[in-house]
Amino acid sequence: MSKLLAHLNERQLAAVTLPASHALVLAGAGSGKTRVLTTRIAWLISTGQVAPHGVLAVTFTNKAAREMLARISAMLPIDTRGMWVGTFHGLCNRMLRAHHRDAGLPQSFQILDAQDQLAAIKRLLKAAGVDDEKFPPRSVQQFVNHAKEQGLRPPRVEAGDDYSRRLVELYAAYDAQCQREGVVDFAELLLRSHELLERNQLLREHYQQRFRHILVDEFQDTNALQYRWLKLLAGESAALFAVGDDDQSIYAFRGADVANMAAFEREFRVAHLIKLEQNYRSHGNILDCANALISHNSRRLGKSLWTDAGHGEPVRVRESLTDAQEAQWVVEEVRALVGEGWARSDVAVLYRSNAQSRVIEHALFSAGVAYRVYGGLRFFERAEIKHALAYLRLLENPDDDGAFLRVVNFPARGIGARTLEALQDAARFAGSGLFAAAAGMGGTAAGKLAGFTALVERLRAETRALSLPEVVEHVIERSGLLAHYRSEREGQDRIENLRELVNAAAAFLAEEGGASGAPPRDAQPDAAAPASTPLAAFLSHASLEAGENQAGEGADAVQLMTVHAAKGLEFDAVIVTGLEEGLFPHENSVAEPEGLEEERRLMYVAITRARRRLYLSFAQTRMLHGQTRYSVRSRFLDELPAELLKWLTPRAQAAPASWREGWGGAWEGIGRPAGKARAHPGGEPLRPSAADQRAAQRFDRGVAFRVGQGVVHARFGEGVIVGIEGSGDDARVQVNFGREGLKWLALSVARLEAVG
DNA sequence: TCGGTTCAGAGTATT
DNA sequence: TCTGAACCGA
Repeated sequence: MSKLLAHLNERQLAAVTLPASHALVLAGAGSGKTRVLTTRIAWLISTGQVAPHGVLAVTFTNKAAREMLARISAMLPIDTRGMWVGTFHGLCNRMLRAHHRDAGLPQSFQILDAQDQLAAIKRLLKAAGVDDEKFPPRSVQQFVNHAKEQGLRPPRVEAGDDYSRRLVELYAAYDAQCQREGVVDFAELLLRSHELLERNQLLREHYQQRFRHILVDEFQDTNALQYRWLKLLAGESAALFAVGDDDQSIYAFRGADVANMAAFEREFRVAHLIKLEQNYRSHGNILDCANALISHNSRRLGKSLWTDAGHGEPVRVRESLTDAQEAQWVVEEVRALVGEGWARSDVAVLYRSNAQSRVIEHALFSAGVAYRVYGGLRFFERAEIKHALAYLRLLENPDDDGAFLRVVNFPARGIGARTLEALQDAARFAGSGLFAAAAGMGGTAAGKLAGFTALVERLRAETRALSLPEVVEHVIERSGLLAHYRSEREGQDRIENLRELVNAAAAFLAEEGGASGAPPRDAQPDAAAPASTPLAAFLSHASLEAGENQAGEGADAVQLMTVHAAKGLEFDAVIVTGLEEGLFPHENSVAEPEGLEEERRLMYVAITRARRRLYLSFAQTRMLHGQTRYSVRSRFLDELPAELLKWLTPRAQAAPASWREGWGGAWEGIGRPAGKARAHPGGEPLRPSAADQRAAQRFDRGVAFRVGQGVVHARFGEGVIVGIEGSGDDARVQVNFGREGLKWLALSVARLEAVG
């Protein structure tokens, strides 16, 4: 036991060994958060304060859940199976499987991923004859998910106008459709589980008494419903141990509410607020930068990172003329690092938005530097995998219309849109699913439909006695999928993936019972539920864990990812690119203070990824959406202490604040309507100081006029260039003449003189 | 039913 | 600029 607690610092030790009461641990980046969480669980169990059975630990990602379980297992020689460790969705799924009847779900309910959900909504809108111009499926999807994340069923959603009322109707119709088909979406897992506990006193009390200790990771990322779920599960007697970092809250856009931290402290009368501020990851200068930056945010719980690892190197800052040159510099720097003996895989290139990866990839590719991009299509999201899963889902649940429609004519069986429309009408009339309705169809297409349903029935019968991987293999072959891809010229990869699906099923079967996603195996009342089939469990697994994207994980390659994707990771060297106003902070966020603060937290996350070396980079111009965008360097750079920075290019004066307020990075270019460029709200001409102008021209290469340049026009008087488009004879500039307003002037025509 | 063309839109993302 | 979805002709 002393071994368990060795190597913990004083604060960590205090957190790990807290008495059984509610606690909030404010865990800074790199402060040993996961260690505290897992050691606490090991401590509680090994001291006999709680049985594994009485522990519930919840995370947001499968990766985090796996890591947590692995670390607990490494610390404890016991069977961790009785513990509930998993994602919110995984745990809710587990609960709903065990109590599907009480939850009003069929035993073999299927889980819709975001893609499936969108398809279901499109189908609904079409069937209801809704104008999808007025109600774009994506908006409806967002509306539904948002409502569910707030814990609101249709009757409780506030709708003040006709449009909202219609959305609420669609929400209700969507829920009805899901219920009819025996499917649930991600948010529904949470909501259904919450309602189950809320309505069923016996069940609620059972779980409340069972879970003596509930531990939550990344608490700042919880949404309203997740918080309520935790509250309900904790009841009066459990100890809720929440770990989080308000400064790393970067998911407000998907419903996360940092306010849950303060609410938790208040509502649970948290007596123990422990701050973990000692950082074991980064050198001092990096942390000082992070601290300085985040201090610009208001409404913080308050925390300051420190290290005893020494100051380390200064933070390097680099200005480039264009995004392409920035990318080229990244390549050179990576090469230099590798030359000095750094591993490529310990270098990360971060960016604010995915679109930025293109230039960097291009440069790395051309230079022959191995790289790996995070994100993209994941294994279980691939079309061929989705097709195979659709067949498997139909075996489990013939009411799954989404699955039916996905494969009824794939591979092609001559069942076209007309047939399906007739079938959907028949199903609606009969109040049944498509599969059931297919049996009663007449007409010429009836034979083809019957052929399909017979195929599914046959597959079901043939696979009854097979093991899970055999079922998958059988279905892939006999459904015609394999033959279809064999006849396709470029089907080889898809066939490989389908074979990989068989392997995934085998691996799942082998691991089942250990990690998350497994069906419940506990004592009452969970065990009272009939064990679901391995296939049903595998299908849940496939929905809840989309799997890896892209191979090459082990390779020694430079890591490219968004800042969001980098959260939770760390690298020896980090290069943050695109630090420009409008991009980072993103222009869609700067309007509201909340948005800007979240961007700043995002920057804080980016900075704190670096262990030893940090580069911050920006470019004067960037090609985005096919246009050249002229930008001003990010305000975040100017919020860092100058003495910690080492400029690799001459440091120019910061742009005046008014530049950002006005247009936050000018967007100009060919085809962009002039009206899109926003003028400074005051309408006054913007006059950069002489120093600013010198700075602005420092990297000038042949562009006579540039954004920020003061000019004089014979008729309009003095103004400032706010946008440039085209080149040569076609070049035009947009000038803010203050009282005269914004004008587009062709340089070949207008006589403009530079001033200042 | 497929393949080519046209058009809009382009932030971040886990389950 | 680039992508994905929608649309049209064979």
